[in-house]
Amino acid sequence: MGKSEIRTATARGARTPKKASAPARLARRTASVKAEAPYHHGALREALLQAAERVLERDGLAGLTLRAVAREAGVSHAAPTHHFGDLTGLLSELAAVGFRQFNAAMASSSDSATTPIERALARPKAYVAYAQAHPGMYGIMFRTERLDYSRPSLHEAAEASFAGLANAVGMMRQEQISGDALTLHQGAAIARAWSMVHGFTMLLLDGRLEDILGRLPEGTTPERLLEAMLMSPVTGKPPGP
Amino acid sequence: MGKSEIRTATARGARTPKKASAPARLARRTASVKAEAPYHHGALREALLQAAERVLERDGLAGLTLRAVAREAGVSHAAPTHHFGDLTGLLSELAAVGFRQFNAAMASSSDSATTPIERALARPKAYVAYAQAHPGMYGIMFRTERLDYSRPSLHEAAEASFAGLANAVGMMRQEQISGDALTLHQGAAIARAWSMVHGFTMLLLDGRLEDILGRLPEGTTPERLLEAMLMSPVTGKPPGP
DNA sequence: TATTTGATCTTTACGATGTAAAGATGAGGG
DNA sequence: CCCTCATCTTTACATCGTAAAGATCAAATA
Repeated sequence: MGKSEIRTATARGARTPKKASAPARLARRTASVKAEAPYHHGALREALLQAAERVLERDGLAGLTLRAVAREAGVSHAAPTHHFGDLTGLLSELAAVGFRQFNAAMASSSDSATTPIERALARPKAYVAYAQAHPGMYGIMFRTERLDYSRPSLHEAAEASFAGLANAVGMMRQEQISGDALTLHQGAAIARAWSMVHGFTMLLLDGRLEDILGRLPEGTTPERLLEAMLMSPVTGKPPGP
Repeated sequence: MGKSEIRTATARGARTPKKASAPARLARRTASVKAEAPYHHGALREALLQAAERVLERDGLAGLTLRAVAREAGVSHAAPTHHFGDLTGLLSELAAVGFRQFNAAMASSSDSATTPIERALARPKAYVAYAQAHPGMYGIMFRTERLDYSRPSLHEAAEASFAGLANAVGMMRQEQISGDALTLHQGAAIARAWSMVHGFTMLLLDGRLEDILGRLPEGTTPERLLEAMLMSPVTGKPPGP
């Protein structure tokens, strides 16, 4: 949109202690979020994260820049620095938000499941559903290279996600999975579940399953394909004669 | 490495028709690739692709910029434009190269396989091995968002990759897979194979399997985990008592 | 209460990138 | 022999991330 950020506009001529800048900022802010905006903003950190989420949904991963987020929040382009350090910091915190949303969606997924099969399919379906509903967020969480997992918030949220997965797999296998040691079979089961759902999601979001979906019986949805993928055996001919 | 591209260096003072630029370029070129470099270069397109591959392996995905590639090839930063249009073009052609390497690796993988099990594991292992040996390339092929699949070279190479996979799955299921129609079971089998290996590879490259690998019996390699993942059944308790 | 302090936000500046447009170059066809 | 046009270089510009210095104000301090 070539807004060009008004460089060297007020700094011309006499070096007056600039008075009219605060009202301008206030007007800008009022137009975007709420009404209360007492100069120091009070809650810029949260506002920036929400702005980032909005930018991400509107303009995708490529449009999610530090400056765009600052613009969306109505603050100067350097304001995020103080709260997140750099772009990696912002992306990491945003990814943490995503993981928490994700974990919540997973946790509440198996609530209405009755049969064991439904329960087994609930989580994977919720996984793919979240990614389809929030492809940008999923991209931040799993596609970006600029994530700093040493940040506690991100580390914890991602860890919780893994723990939930491992736990679900353990439940399905009807055995306790101890925290610090795994048998090869247990590890393989977890890796398989995660790889399968994550790979499926990635390929689906990238449109790489279109080729398959187009050749399937008329009107087969990705969800149906996912179900079939999760339920049939790994090798050999299909169950029928 | 702030090289800063020597802007406004020769363009100062008198506007002489610049003579000394060709020798300089030749010297630069000689230092990097071969010796023959007759101004119009002759084969810039290929040279740029090879330069891109070098940059990718040296500096990773983040370092792979149009200007860096031009620098590596010893030409001006705008030279790639004429051959690839824009960054998307270069990335797409490079991804096509990657897919061809990848397909070749897959094709020659099952040569030394004897038993059916070995044959079934050969391709997935080759898949992961290629990604581990060329993580940058794999990133270009599967992580980047800026790919233009309408480019014939990329479309063909990616298509061939998919066809090889579908074919292998069909062979394993001991049935012919017709080109234009698939049963749900067939589609599920293909999607499962691809999702599993692709997901595993992604998680492995992103270091997200460290958590699992660390809890496994001392010295378990990713390869071993992959094998176990591919061979054991999907649900239920492990084979043993 | 008056002053200082420190966190927060803005300005300014710089190098790097992608891309467009105009200028130089030289190989090959007329 | 000249001229055309694909190829490559220069120049220019908007945008981005980041650093550094200045402005502002709430709250602690004297």
